[in-house]
Amino acid sequence: MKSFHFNRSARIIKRNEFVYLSNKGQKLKNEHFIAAVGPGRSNITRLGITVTKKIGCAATRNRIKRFTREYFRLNRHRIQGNWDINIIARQKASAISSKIAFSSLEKLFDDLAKESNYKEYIIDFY
RNA sequence: GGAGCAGGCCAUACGAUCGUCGGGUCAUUUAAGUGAUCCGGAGGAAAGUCCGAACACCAUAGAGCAGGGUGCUCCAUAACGUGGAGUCGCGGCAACGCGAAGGAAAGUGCAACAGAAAGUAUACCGCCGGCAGGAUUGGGCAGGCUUGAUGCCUGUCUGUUUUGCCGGUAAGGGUGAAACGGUGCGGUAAGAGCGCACCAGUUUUUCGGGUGACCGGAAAAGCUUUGUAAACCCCACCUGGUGCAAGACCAAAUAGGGAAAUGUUUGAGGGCUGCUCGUCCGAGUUUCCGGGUAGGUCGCAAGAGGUAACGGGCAACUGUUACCCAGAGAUGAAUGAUCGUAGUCCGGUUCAGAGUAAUCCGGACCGGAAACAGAAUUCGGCUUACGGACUGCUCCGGCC
RNA sequence: GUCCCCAUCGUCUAGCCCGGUCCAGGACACCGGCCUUUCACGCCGGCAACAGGGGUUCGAAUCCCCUUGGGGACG
Repeated sequence: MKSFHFNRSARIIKRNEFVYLSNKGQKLKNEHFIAAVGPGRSNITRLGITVTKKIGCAATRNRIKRFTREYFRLNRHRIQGNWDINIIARQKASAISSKIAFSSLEKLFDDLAKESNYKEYIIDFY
């Protein structure tokens, strides 16, 4: 039985951590999103979402955040190990629908899963 | 059927699964936390931050000036720049809508270009009079010359015309957004509210209605006054400042540093408002160099609430009684996703009906979707964005 | 969140307070011509803007209101 819980402890909260990820994390791009990934500081994989004001009004930004959070909640188990992931929305995601968002995030998570598994292997190896 | 006006109303509903934030209870745990369960979890605009208040701090929130705001009247309200009812003006055929709507007869400023002249008088053209000069193949008179006569010359009077000067006028004048009441008659040298009649307006007095803005009427004064105050300003009224990042408490960390200037009752400096006064605190304060922390708790969710009846009021609103609710409280920031059913809207296809037709209405099927938009101390408004259905009303067209 | 400020040619700006002289001036850039063997410099000419809407006024870049966009301060 997989767990689909997602509460506050699985989120990136502090500003330092966001800055660290945007400076030093590895970045994966997509049409709608950017994922900045770095090794996790806590013992679980955590998610942070960045949606700037340029993307739209408050309702639009909240919608994007909810889509992203929902997808992460349901697909977290695909990523091995402890990582900090920051999903940054790009400007094309402003008028996105839920289905397109989910398919777009799926592609991104496919890449993420490959990368994470590979890195996990290397870390184990050493 | 079309076009339009006004008003309040709704903001998909229900079920299942997986989640999320707050609170209560239980379990576990030293505690933080974790898990289970129950309850609650966005809007009409939550938005813009344009007003008003509550609340907190600044002295208890002080005085004067400055500054800012409002601006027809009465009422409502905790308050308002808001609302209601009216007045006046403007727009619309109408339903109805809009109006920063006090004062230009307190003062100052401005009115480009054009035009004679732009606000108080002036006089460029024009019209008229007087004086002086010129012209005159208009007319009269006198004198002279000459002749047969007509005639010619000079002077003078009058007329016409013209030039200059002085004066009178404001009827008329390419302009301009705007030109000093309008029309007619009289009057005059020419003209003019110069006089008169009617009309329009203003001021003063007065009568009636209205709480009032104002409305209706009468009389008098020839009084005719340009526009602009969303230009300065005057008048009336309101207004202390800062905003929950207000503010209160707890904890952590480093340092109780160095240099310069100034000051200690003859008072530095600071707070209260921009200035002055007044008042309070008062032994440190300011600048530079160097270093450190930026976490948590409270504020923070229970009434200027809603509905109904009765009473007051045209209404906004308000008094009493009864009932209904206890109704979000996050802080990298919760209220979501998927599926199903029903319903609404939009688009397409098809069938039937009305009609010459455009088109309209109804049924079925398929596809799509909800428009604007997300609490951040809390309320009352305003403004802006936007989907839908309903009710009432107005105008136009057609048929009976 | 609370409170402020700004918007003018492609870019940087003047004009705004106190309305008309402004179909908005200047510099750089761009285009064309002259000069030069050619390029540059220089000279001449041209193109090009008042964020959007409404109001006040005879008249608005300027005054007032609303909206849009951008920027800043505050623990």
